[in-house]
Amino acid sequence: MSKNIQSVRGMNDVLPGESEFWELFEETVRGWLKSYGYRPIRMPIVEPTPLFKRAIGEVTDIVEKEMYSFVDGLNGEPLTLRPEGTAGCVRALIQHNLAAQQPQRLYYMGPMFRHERPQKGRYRQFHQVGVESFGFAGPDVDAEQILMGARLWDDLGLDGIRLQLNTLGQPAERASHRAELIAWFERHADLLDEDAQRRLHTNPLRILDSKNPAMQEMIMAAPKLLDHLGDASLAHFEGVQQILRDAGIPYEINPRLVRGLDYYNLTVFEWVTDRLGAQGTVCAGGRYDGLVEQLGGKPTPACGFAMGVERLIALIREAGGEPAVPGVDVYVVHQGEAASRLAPRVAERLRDNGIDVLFHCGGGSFKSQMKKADASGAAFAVIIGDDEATAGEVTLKELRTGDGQPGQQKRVGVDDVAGEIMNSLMDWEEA
RNA sequence: GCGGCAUUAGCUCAGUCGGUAGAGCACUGGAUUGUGAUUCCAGGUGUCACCGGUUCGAUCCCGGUAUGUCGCCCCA
Repeated sequence: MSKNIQSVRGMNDVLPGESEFWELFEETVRGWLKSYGYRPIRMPIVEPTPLFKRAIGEVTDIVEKEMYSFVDGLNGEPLTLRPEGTAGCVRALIQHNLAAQQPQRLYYMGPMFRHERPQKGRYRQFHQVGVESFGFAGPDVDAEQILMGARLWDDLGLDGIRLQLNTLGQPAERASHRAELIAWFERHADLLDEDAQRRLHTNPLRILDSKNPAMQEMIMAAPKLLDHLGDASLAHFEGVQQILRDAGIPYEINPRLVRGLDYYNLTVFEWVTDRLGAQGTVCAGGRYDGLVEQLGGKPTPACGFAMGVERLIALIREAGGEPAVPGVDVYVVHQGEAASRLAPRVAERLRDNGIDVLFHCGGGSFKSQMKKADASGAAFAVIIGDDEATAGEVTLKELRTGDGQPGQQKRVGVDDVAGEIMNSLMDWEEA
């Protein structure tokens, strides 16, 4: 076992049985995005390393210790497996000047890579659906994207996903709050635990998240960002909330809701569940008005969010959601030389008529072939022996009688099988 | 990256107070001539994750490694 090559830690195969859940999820998601007018965009999985350093922030955990970065040995170029999708999407937007004429609503789905310690709901190759809008400055698009989430959970048959909302204000407002916050923590340095000490100058907002009881009182009294927000920021936040209230979407304002990526401003939101243990965030996003310009484009307001596919699929499976059983309509059983020459033609003829056919390969007795026909989930077996072959006929047998009795069977001319089967399948759908 | 727990047949698991192992499901074949899902019969050497140590002897004790899992950190 140890001699065999295994998949890289934290990078998983999705096998039949689970992959159907992925396909169901993807179909649902595509229909949902289409209903909001978002259009697909596909970016490379590998991007120049500086893109992520500039977009995400040099001192974030992602950039400092989680990126799969390497130098292309063939030309010396520093490259990185994308740890998130927004940076690449913005890069593409700028490169192709997509927002020059019209605002854009875009989405993508695919693998992302972060070198973290794997856990349930956290993998080194994980998958996200990313949704981004460019060119809309008002709170309406923020609210639209939040409403989208609510609808998707419903489409997926999920409940118990709660919305948390916050505003980060504008960079200047945040900076003044941050300065005051650091000063506050420094005044109470004697209370700070080791974790907080470490984060004091890297990510002081995270200290507000500390669960250390000894620090709670001091944290509660710490300076509030809300007190640093100007009228415009407050109005934007209120605008988002107004639409949510009108839509009847419950939410909780969480002043400690912060982003791990530096590019966010104003609205931030997170959809969370408590059914996934430590990895409870299933979808998160917000506004990032400064990023396009920061990456060299024209100033362009932007707002987006990303969903964790593995986490959502785990929830779907836990909720008992089942994809449609992937079965074929017909299993073709055949034995004998003449029959085995006729059988492929019959199978192709059926497929010409839109019928899904599993063709038996590998020979074996009729008995063993019938077992496989049954296990395939097919509604019918088309049985071809040399008797049928010489008569230009096949035996059509029902497999799903539902009452444990052997299915009816009859001989049908080769030209009539497709018609017979289509009629029966239609009858079943009506019933 | 840190700490706890786990790792036995394809799957879900039992077991050996240290003497190299079992069940259910699944799978394959059979119960007379060309037919499934029920029933009956038959079929498993699986380096008991890997490497090393202690021991006459280790799957079972000890150490390390790998992988998973829970929590922390972080985040989708």
